[in-house]
Amino acid sequence: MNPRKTGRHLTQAVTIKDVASHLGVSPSTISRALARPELLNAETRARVLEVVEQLGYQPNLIARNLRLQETRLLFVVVPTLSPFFLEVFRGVERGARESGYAVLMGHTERDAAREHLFLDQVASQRADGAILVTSSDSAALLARSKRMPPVVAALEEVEGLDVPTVRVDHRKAAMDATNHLLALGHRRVAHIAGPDRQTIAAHRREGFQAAMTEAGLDPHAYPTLSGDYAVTLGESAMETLLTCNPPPTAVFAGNDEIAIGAIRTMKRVGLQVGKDISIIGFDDQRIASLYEPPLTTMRVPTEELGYRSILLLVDLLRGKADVPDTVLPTSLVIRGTTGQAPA
Amino acid sequence: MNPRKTGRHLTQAVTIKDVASHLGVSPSTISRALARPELLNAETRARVLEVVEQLGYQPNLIARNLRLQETRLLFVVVPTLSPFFLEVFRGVERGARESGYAVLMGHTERDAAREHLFLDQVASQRADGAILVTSSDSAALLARSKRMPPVVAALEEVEGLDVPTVRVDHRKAAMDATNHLLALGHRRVAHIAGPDRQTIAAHRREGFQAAMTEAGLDPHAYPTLSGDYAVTLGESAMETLLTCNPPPTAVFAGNDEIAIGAIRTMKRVGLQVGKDISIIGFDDQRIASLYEPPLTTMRVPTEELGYRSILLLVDLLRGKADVPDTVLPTSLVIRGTTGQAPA
DNA sequence: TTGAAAGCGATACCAT
DNA sequence: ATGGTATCGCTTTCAA
Repeated sequence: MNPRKTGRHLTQAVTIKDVASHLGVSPSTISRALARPELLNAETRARVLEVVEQLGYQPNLIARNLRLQETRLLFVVVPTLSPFFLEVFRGVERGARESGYAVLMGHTERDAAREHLFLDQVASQRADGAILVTSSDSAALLARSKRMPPVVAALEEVEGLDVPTVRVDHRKAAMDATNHLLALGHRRVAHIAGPDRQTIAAHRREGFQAAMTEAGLDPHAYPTLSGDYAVTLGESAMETLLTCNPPPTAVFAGNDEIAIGAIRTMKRVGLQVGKDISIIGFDDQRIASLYEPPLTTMRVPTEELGYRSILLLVDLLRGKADVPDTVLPTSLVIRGTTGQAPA
Repeated sequence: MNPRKTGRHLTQAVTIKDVASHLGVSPSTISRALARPELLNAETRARVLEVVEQLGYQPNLIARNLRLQETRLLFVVVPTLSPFFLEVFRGVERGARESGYAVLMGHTERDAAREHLFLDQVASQRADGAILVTSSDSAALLARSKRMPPVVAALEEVEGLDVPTVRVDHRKAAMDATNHLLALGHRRVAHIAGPDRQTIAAHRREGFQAAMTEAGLDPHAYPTLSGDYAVTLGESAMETLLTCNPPPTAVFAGNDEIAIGAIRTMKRVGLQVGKDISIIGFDDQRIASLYEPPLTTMRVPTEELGYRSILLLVDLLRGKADVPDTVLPTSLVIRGTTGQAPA
């Protein structure tokens, strides 16, 4: 409509004193009318509420927080804004709402400095606690050992950080995924892994290798290519794997994005996915069921992970001293990209 | 490692007084050593810094904020955690960092009450301002006309809210999308729209209708099905459209997710997408280029939208009174799902 | 160059 | 049932 808007908001904020003097009562009365109405004469309270409404008084949270020494605010720190971490965030939010906390999210792009920034905000009492949904190799966090604020790690332990953790067993889940391929008769199995220095990726790789070794196969028969969890990695890694002689009949991808990239390459060279070659992903992201063919994958209970984390964190905030770690189960979701090994 | 962790963090925080008395100086000196070192004797400063380090002192931000009357914190409020809004968030973050602000994200699930909650947090000075990436029909926001905190709307005007806005022209972009179909010779064109009461969806629908009318075609030849921006809507709507006689030869989907749903149905019934039938999406989400066939769509500069919003907001915070609205251009991205109308 | 003290805005204890 | 007042932790003016 009008091309320019003005800074109407810049008017001075109404304080509790303003309301009080307006009514000729003390600030205490205003505070009570809002926080503990039962302590007040019903009529006084009504008058206060009216003036509050009329003046548009909003208590200054900063002042209240300072006085109360709590913010009822929690941070969730995720490494990237990928759908995977957002699922976790959803769970966190649900739990937070149930527990009377508000949640705000920050992301770090796997930058340790930015991670610190958020923790500092908590240490500096801008929030009461934080959930760290990190997947970074945050050995750097070790440094700040003193005055660690209430923190819970979701998804995976944070190396060198001794905090309660809600996670899945990535290693075992990776074994399960690999074993699914093995059970279908595959013997030439390759793995495309996530970032080398990332704990989770490392655990998944270990799981793959353990399952292969247990089955009497060489886990290093094919090179384990690795990189960021991205479609492009899957594409290029698969190209490389197809140049091997003989090429693998099955691939265990470090996550769904990598799997989809690999499938794109498979399709491009005319391979029938699920028949000529099998592939299994990891995480069961939303796209997994939507893709064609729908992706067989290892489901990680992301939302639940977030939910349980926040419950732990709230326990911590309530002063519970001993908070147990939690390990949630993963589950194999068989869809269209895995089938019997070709004869 | 150890199954239980303890609440080590519960130790009392170190305050500026602690540091001061530790050194036998006044709190002012500590404050200055940290904030305005040039005012201090170099040697004193060094001593302070050392003790600060040693005690692990972290200034309490709440107290500082109260004193300074600013938080250097901004909120971004998005309706849902969809990839689309996250792109906007990315841009916001980039701009915020450049301007020396931290950003935290909250989402509302299109719940007006939750939207208010965030704005109240700002009004209550928990943050200095907010970006509203809303797409809801938040007429409800009208109510809180007084004491509106510094807010900028991104993506689309918020109805009834007179704040600076950075947006795209959804109506014109929808016309462009429709015209692309028309230019390919299509005459039987249908539209599958987003949520009925959402401003953006309404504008896109208007654009479609305007383009059709301008070309001398009846925009209501096919029912305009609508619903949440979701794959499932696209699937079911497309099923309905295919029962029409004759069915459309082209479809303009309200966003990429709907388009993908529609394509799934098309494929399922054996239609060659881009040949037998054409479809164009909207937004150019990441999946658009990844899908098969790659989706023709209307690109919305999401990241840029966020970036520009924050710059506006910072202007506002710096007291600039007149802040101009900004309209960013969209662009047609032609990929594989649109082709000549069949003879 | 440093210290003392006021004050940011709310809450809660202690009176009355 | 209500008021007065200390207090939360920090910054900054004013004095020395």
